[in-house]
Amino acid sequence: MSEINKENGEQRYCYKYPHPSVTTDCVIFGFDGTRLKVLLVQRGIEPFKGRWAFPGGFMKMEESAEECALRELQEETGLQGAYIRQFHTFTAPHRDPRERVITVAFYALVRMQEVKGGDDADDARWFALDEVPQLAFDHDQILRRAEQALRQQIHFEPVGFELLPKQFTIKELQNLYEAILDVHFDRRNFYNKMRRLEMLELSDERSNPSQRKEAFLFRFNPQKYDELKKKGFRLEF
Amino acid sequence: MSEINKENGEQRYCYKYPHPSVTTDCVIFGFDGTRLKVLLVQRGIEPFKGRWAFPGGFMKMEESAEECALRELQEETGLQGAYIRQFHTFTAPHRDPRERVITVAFYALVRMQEVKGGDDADDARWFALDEVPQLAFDHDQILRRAEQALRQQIHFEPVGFELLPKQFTIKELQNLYEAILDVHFDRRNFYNKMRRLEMLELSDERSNPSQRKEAFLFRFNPQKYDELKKKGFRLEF
DNA sequence: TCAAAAGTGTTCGCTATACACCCATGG
DNA sequence: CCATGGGTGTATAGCGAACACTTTTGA
Repeated sequence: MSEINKENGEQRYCYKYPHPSVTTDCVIFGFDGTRLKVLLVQRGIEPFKGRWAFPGGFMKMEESAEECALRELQEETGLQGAYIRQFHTFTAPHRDPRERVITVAFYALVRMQEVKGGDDADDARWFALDEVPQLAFDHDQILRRAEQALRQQIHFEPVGFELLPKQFTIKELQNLYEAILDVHFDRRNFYNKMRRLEMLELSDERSNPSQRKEAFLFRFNPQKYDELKKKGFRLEF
Repeated sequence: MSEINKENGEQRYCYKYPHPSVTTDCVIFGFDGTRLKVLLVQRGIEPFKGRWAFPGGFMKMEESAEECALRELQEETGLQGAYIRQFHTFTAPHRDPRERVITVAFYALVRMQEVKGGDDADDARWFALDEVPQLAFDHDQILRRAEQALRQQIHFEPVGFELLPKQFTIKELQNLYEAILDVHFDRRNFYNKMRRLEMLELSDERSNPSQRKEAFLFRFNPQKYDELKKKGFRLEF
C-alpha cells in the first residue's frame, strides 16, 4: 500500500489515500494523601506554546499504543512499567490545527513520591484536579473523559494499590476514594467496611503523628485485593 | 506535514514518517428475546476471504471515528442514528498482514427487528454469541473485549432501551440481562425489583400468548430510566 | 385435569447507614 | 484539661435471596 519515494536524498512515505498521524497521550494521576492530581507538561513550541498539556507523542510503526504510552511515560517521569489503561480515542477532524491527528488516550496511576518533576522550575508540574488551567488542543475534554473513566473503573481497578504509598492510613484511603468519586463517606462506616473486606493487613509501624493522634498503617493484601477486583469490588455510594 | 505528489497522473499523499491506516469496526449487538446475537459479514476478498468479520472500513479525512462508524453501520444495516459506543482501539503492529492498521472499535445496540440482512443467502448474518465461528484478523479478540465492555457498561447504558422492542415482557428483559451478564436471576425477585425501581410502565396490550399464559407488556419510562442510568443503575449480582 | 408460565406475597439474614462512646495526644 | 483525630461498637431500616401460593391457559 505504501511506497517509499526518494527525491533529493529525502526518504518519504507515500500512500494512495491520505493517512492521519497517530499519537498517544497519557493522563497521569497521582495522589498526595488528600487530593487527586495530574501531571502536566508545558509546551515549548507552537501551537499552544506555553500552555499545559498531557505528555504524549507519535506512535512508531513497530510498537503498539500501549508500548508507546509506556515509552512516553518512561521518558517523562522515569517510571518503568507503570499501570496504564486505554480509555478513549480522540478523532475529531481538526483537533490539531496543523494536520489530522488521532490520539489514543491512556490514564496512568502512579505514586507521586516515585516520580521526578514537580519542581516549579521544571516544565512538568503536578496540578490538583480543580486547579488545572486551560489546556492545549482538546486536552480539557480528554481530562474530563479520563476522570469519568476512572470513576467508572474504580470498582474493578487497583486504584488504591497504584496510587497510594506502600503503607497508608485508612484515612488516606478514604480521602482517595472520596476524591475520585466526589462523595463523602462516614469515617466510621468506611473503617468497618474495610476491616470486614479483609483486604488490608496491619503494618508494624505507626503513622508519623503529624496529627493529634498517630494512626495505624496498612498494606494491601494482594491476593484478597485481586479477588475483590474480579468480582467487582464496590464501595457504598 | 503531508505533500501531494503527482507522478504519471497518479495522486499520492506523502509524509516524512510512515503513517498507519485507520479504520473503525462495529460489533453490532442484537437480542432475539432469548439470546444475545452479533451481526457478522462474510469477507469476499483476501486476506481471510470467506471468513466472517465485523463490518467496518477506512476513516475519511473529514469525519470523526463516530461518524465513520455510523456511516458504515448505515451502509451495512440500513440503520440511521443507532446507539454506538467506542470501547477500545486495537493497535498491535501486525494485526493486519498487509499493512499497519489501527482500528477504533465500537459496539452498537440495535433492535434486530429493524435490521435488514439475516437471510441465509445474504453475506450478512446474525450469530448467537456462543455460535460465533473463528473470525478474520483479530476480531475474536475484539468480540471478547466488546462483551466485556458491554458487561461493565450495562449499569450505565440504555441496554434494554436500545436492544428490546418498544414493548416487551419482563421475562424478555430478564433474559436480556442474564444473557449479557451470564448469570441467573430468580424470576420472582427480578419482577419485584423491577416493580420497585418504577422504570417500567404497563402497556394496554398483552403479549402474544405463545406461551401457556399471556404476559403483561411493558414500556420504559424514559425519565425514570435516565435518572437510574445517571446514578449507575445496578442489578443484583 | 394437569403442566407450564405469569403474577403476588412472605420470611430471613446481611449490610449500608446513622449514630454514640472511648482513647490518645498536643497545645 | 480540652479539642482534635483515631479506633470500636450498636441499633435500625432496607434490600437481596430463597421460596410458597395463586391464576391462567393450552394440550
